[in-house]
Amino acid sequence: MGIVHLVTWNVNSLNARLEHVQRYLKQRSPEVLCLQETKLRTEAFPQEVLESLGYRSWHAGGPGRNGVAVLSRLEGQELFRGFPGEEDPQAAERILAVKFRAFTVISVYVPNGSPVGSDYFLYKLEFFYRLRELLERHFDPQRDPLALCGDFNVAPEPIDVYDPELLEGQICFHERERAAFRVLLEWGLHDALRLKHPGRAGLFTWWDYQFGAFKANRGMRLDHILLTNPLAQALSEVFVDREPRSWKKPSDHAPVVAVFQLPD
DNA sequence: ATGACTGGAGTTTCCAGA
Repeated sequence: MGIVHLVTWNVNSLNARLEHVQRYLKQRSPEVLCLQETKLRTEAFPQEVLESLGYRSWHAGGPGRNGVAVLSRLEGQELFRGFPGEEDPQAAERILAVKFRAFTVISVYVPNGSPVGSDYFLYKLEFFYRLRELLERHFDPQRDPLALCGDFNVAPEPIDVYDPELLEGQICFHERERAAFRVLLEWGLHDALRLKHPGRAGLFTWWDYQFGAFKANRGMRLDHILLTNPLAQALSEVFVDREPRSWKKPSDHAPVVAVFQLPD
């Protein structure tokens, strides 16, 4: 298998960001790119454009403003979308699992949940517990090589936000959200970035469009690549690819990249 | 520079995003 580059990127509309995605695929040629917030209906997904760049694609979209996708140069097949067996149209646009020969990838877009304390906030918290149950039913964290990638809309630790005192209790940095995220990890997932950069502050993946936030690096680490043991063992490098955030008309998120050295 | 968000829906303004 050799070296595999796995990327997750919330593009904030694939329609608005298609040129950026094309540029990214040409420049970086990752083996797998997980996208969130495609904001596209199934029939509007630009499959041919991506194919012309050598990428197969799987997309879970709909009429909503969500939408997740997996693009890959590798052969694969869809395992499931949403929470299997549950009637939840929103989740069906937020979870997509694709199985490749050497590993399985899930692209996930966790609900924002604002405002704090609302029904939507509770739905967000439940989303994490339901994700854990889904993993429990389908995977073994010690044996199955799985990467759960996406926009979790949670900064896990104080070092993951630019001002923890200011942001404490606000959306994406509320203790209940962080606790729900930990419950998910406790099933048996490793936060890839923290495996390689433990304790390092200022590594953000999202910056507000307003207030010159990116320039001042006032951001949050909301996008994560979570790995079961077999993939954690094969991990060689993890970084936030800040360059696309500096392009003209960018997404407000930057890609997160994990590099693996997989046995042949 | 006496200021400064974006995309989508649907219509010229509002909502959600985080």
